[in-house]
Amino acid sequence: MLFSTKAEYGVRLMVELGRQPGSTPISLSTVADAERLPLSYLEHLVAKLRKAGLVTSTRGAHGGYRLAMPPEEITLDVVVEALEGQVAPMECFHRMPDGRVLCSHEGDDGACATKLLWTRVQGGVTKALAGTTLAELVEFSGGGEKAVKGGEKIASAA
Amino acid sequence: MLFSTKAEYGVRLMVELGRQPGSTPISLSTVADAERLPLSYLEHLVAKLRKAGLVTSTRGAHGGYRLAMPPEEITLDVVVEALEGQVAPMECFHRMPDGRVLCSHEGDDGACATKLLWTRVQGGVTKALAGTTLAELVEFSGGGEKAVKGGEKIASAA
DNA sequence: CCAAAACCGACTGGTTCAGTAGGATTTGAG
DNA sequence: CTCAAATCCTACTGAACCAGTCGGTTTTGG
Repeated sequence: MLFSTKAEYGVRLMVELGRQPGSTPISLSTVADAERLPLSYLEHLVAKLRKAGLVTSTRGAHGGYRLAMPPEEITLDVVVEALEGQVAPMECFHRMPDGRVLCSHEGDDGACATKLLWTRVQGGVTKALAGTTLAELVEFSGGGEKAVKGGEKIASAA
Repeated sequence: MLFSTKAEYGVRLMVELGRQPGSTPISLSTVADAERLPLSYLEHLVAKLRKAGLVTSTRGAHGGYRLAMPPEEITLDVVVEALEGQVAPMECFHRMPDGRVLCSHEGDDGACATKLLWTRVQGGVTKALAGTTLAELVEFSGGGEKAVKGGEKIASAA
């Protein structure tokens, strides 16, 4: 498995926040209820997102979380990296601040045999993640409103 | 980290086998020595490769392993899958026998919010892996010969 | 004041990782 | 025939990570 449920739950959380149009914050328990995810686990995940500057929080009664930016400006590579840590195909692979890729065990002779492969893999993953915006996911999963099939609907913010 | 050292070591092992042109089998201890990897761990990995039909073995004295096919015909998706198990971005993602992708928790309403994302990621990874042959890695890592440890350059890589 | 909410850290059972250990079996060579 | 080299097989282990749970503190609106 490439990613753990941290990425899965965290992205679902972000999508849920991205649905809400206004600036009213949404409580975690609302999200947990809507997505059927454990609240106390979501707390850990949203903390990572907040530290990464992707969501903002307001404390106290009627508090909650909002996206820190419009969903069109949020690409999923940033989200996943915030949740899972730096995404690299292999332990020996590190992205330098200037963007270059380093393999820790390429010695005096040119290249280790696997570098070409992992470079391609990382390129594929990065392209897929960075080429997807949160707005796309919101759109894909049913637009601005939660699905209303079956008569059940979320309590409208009033 | 997307993959563990099983993929790393296993691919290095395959490349080492791919270097040898003839049909003489190479012992695991030779590979372990050349790549500086623990022999007893390599035994586990090569067992997976053998069960996947990627290498053949001959037992007894002067035995060892050979590639089951010419390296041009071996794509890395098969190798990595043999080592790591089915490569999917997420637990809920399963590739059906007919090639379709299923997300286990898409319920009555259309799609779960993350499916679009993971589909793209899996596409990127699969494309990178399936688009790379073992022959390419052998070529990239210094052709048929082992690297000369004297500051020699890999000028012939194309 | 009170309840709702964000925040924080500690803890836990389960699984995987990265090997190690100890053997059993097969085979070529002397 | 015997020995050494090799594949093959099962079991075990310490460490790390996963997926939560729990209890408690702080902030805030009504």
